[in-house]
Amino acid sequence: MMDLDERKRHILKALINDYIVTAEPVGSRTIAKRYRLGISSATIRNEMADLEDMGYLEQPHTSAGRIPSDKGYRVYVDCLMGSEKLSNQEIELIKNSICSVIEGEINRIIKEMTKVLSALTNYTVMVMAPQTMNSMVKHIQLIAIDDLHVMAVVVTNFSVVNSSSITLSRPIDSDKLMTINNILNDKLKGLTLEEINLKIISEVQNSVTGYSEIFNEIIPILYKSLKKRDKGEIYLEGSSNIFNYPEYNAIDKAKQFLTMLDKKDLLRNLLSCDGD
DNA sequence: CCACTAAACGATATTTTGGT
DNA sequence: ACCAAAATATCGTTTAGTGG
Repeated sequence: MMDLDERKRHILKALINDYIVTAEPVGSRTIAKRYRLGISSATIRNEMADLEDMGYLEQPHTSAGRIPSDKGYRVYVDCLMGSEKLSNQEIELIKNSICSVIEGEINRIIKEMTKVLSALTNYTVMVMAPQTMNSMVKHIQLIAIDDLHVMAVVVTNFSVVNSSSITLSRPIDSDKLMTINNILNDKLKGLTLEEINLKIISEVQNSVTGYSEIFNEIIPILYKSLKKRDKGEIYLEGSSNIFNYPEYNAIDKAKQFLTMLDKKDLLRNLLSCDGD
């Protein structure tokens, strides 16, 4: 990461700046001209070749400029771009939105933060709940609908409420149902999907002998409720901001693309999409 | 003398232009 | 609409100049 000397860093920074604005590969000459680093394009060319060897840049094809690689963006973000202080106004916006949802469920909070981030940056923002945010059982409620039908409601800390009905082969009285309900909550509340292992399951199973029917139905429901969140819902805000940036100067590109296509090309494109 | 810089050259890929 | 030639952009390498 820090195997970059001062000059390489300058060049990398200039190149990425340029690329962010133009979304076109950036050549050595462009950098020499536009950024006045006091060195010639040839020197920059050499440095760029080094940077490419080191994996910070990529070349779409020979005789094109370079574009930053993921690794290049990484150092840009980590060390090169510098940071700006937030304005008071921006800080207020963040504070307010936090206050408005702080009591809420975590998915509302994430959604709100996604919105704020998009509003502050004018970028399209996608947020995915990280793996560590495993959902956890908050409450289980069994509700008797009639003698043979029970509604199972599972609430997780993500406020995901999953209700499913269970059909029994023989009736159950409400006292017994209550007991089972309590056992389930006792044993499972606060546990994440990973923590509900075989040991716990068999423990619960032993405690509710005679009503394995309910139990057997409950497990998949639990699993589904927790899994739902673990799949990592994606929060998306500001999708229209995509149009603000050159890489996706979509209207122009789309126009170009469409005029480029005649029927034959269109057909070919459609067919080749299949293969990929 | 060596390391480094920059100019010059040749090669290659893309884009534009112009004729059919 | 299509193709080929010309113009353009960029690279990598070689070569010459320069300061320590």
